[in-house]
Amino acid sequence: MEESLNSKYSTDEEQIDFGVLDQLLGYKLRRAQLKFFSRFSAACSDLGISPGLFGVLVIVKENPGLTQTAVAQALGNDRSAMVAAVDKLEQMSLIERRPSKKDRRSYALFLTPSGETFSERMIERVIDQEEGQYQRLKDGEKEWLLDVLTRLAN
Amino acid sequence: MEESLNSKYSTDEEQIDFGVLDQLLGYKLRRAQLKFFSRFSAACSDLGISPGLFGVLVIVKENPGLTQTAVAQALGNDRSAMVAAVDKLEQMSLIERRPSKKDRRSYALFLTPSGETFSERMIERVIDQEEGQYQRLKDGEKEWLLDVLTRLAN
DNA sequence: TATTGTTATACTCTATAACTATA
DNA sequence: TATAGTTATAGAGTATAACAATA
Repeated sequence: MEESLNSKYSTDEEQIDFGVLDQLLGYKLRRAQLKFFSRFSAACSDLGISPGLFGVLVIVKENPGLTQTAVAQALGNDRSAMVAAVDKLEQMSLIERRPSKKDRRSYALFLTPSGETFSERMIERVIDQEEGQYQRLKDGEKEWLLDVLTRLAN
Repeated sequence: MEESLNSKYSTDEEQIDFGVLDQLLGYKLRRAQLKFFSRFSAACSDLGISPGLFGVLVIVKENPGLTQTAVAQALGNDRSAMVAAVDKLEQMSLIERRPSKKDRRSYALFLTPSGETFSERMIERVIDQEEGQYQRLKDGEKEWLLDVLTRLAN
């Protein structure tokens, strides 16, 4: 660690004028999302699961038998990115590639038994972590937010 | 282009169960933010300005004379990332590094005259692009969203 | 001809550590 | 001792293009 953790110098950060950035949803979305990702990492990095891998785990858990390409499309990624993700989850013995009976080009993805218990535990942890942030929200704002964000993403 | 743009095969995407992902602010924030970034790029990539460079431009415009480190802290980045960003904006003749009179280790950052007019034009474009998305929102939701996202990011 | 999984590749973003010159 | 700018570097994340096997 090169940097000092308790600097004696003022950063002047509290006096900075953010101009139009304070009125832009794109900027505010980015800042909020970065906070959520770093909180996710703090809560889950010891398990070796990134937010992206967590998404794959949940989609396969809820939709057993999906192909890699279908999972990629559900998450909005390119199928080439799925190879390393499934490789890693398979090395962790959480997921299994079974040859598809209908189409010999593709695999059907399933959680292993330990993948099932692992993902249950992870989901609990992620929900706990999110609930810790709900104190920043008023009654009903979480549901409202989920609805608005879904509309903005479509 | 290897891929066909009008596939005849169903993706089954509309039938996928997203499970807990549909209830997680972190996931929804990421999806919404990715949409905003791709819309930003579609609207502004011809000008050679990414969302990150736009942030630097706005902070320097509103706070002339700041050091690179102060800008980095305002935007939540590491100061090492600021070098390439300021280099690029300087090559585009939008920003200027002036030696600080108080501290010979640091530079004071300013917009050039063309940087001023350029950033005005960019800000208009970014606002126009955002306003195109407000049709997805109901009355008052934008202001409420800015407030909630600010609370979540702190 | 088109699609699946794969590989190679590249580009961006981000963060860390170490260096120099200054403070 | 600490800080500002810099460099080198490395790790994610993401995307494109091409290939073999299969449809």
